[in-house]
Amino acid sequence: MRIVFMGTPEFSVPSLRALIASGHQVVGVFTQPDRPKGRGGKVRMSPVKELALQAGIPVFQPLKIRKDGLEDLASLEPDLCVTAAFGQILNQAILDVPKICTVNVHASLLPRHRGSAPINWAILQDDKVTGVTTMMTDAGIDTGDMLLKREVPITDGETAGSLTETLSEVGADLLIETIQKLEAGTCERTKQNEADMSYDPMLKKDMGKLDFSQTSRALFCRVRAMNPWPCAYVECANGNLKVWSANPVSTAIKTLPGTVLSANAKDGLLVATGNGAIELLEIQAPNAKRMTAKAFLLGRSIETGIILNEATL
RNA sequence: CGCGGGGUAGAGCAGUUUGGUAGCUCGUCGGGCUCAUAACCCGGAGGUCGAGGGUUCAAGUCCCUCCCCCGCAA
Repeated sequence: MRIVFMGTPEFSVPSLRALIASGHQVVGVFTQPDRPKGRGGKVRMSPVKELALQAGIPVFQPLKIRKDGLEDLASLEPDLCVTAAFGQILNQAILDVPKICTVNVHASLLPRHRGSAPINWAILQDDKVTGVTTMMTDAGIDTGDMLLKREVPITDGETAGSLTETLSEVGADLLIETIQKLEAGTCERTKQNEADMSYDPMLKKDMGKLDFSQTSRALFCRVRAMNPWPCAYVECANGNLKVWSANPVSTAIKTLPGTVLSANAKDGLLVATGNGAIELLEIQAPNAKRMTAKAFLLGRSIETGIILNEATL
């Protein structure tokens, strides 16, 4: 089959790689335009583009595929289009191009967690299980009929980053299986139950902000859900203290949430929460390197008893 | 040329303003104390101060160049 792939971040890469390996003809790749990224404003290409170039596949980077991508897409005469975290919304004109259909790989068990950050939201909401769904892309956002689904458990050790890696591989597998079934005509379509759906907004930086009046568990989930981006943080007097990893602790001590219960190299950094405490394991002070809280406390000190948000680091 | 912080012992930091003996906490090694210990006491090892060049009687510290790491903004 002639397949056009649309994707952008790291999550999309295994799917594209699997398509290439599957023997299908990947005739073109659409990805987001190169944008200034990182320090110094250097322009960087998306991970998908890197792989596409490496594989010698023509790359298209329309600002808006709906407006200026239609011609290019049509000229590729695809039998099938595949989207995986492309980052742009398709309209009916685009969807009408491929002979068969457009398949989307989505990193949640639809209809739960529609939107662009399903993995983060699954962890944030403390779901015990998530997964990947392949679906018929339609003009809505993740609203099309579902094709195949595969579950993946969420353990306490999982972060958005690690889960993204896992799900991207699962997604690649599921995509190939989906295409095989589509070709064989044995792929059933299931409508999404709108009553069970949830649409989760895009991640914003301030979603990483930790509010210690929440439960230890909720804070723990947020830390994992925001890792590696945007990263959970504590607003302090002179900037944000990023929190890369933490561990909920149950304690009988009742104090004001945010109170520093201990802050030394031996016991680590323990902060009171709404229902107990949380140990901040790996932290990063403003302008500083990421390190364990214990290492941080060897060279710098935080007074116990104060509210962490009022501390100067 | 987007703005800014930083590189000093295995780890985390101070010292740079005002050039003059390399310092702190932890770890590590040896010894002691102890029923015992990650606790306590005593002692030791461990540094081309990111790299190169320059100024100087003397540079971690001042000047120039380069490399690397990080925060913010995108």
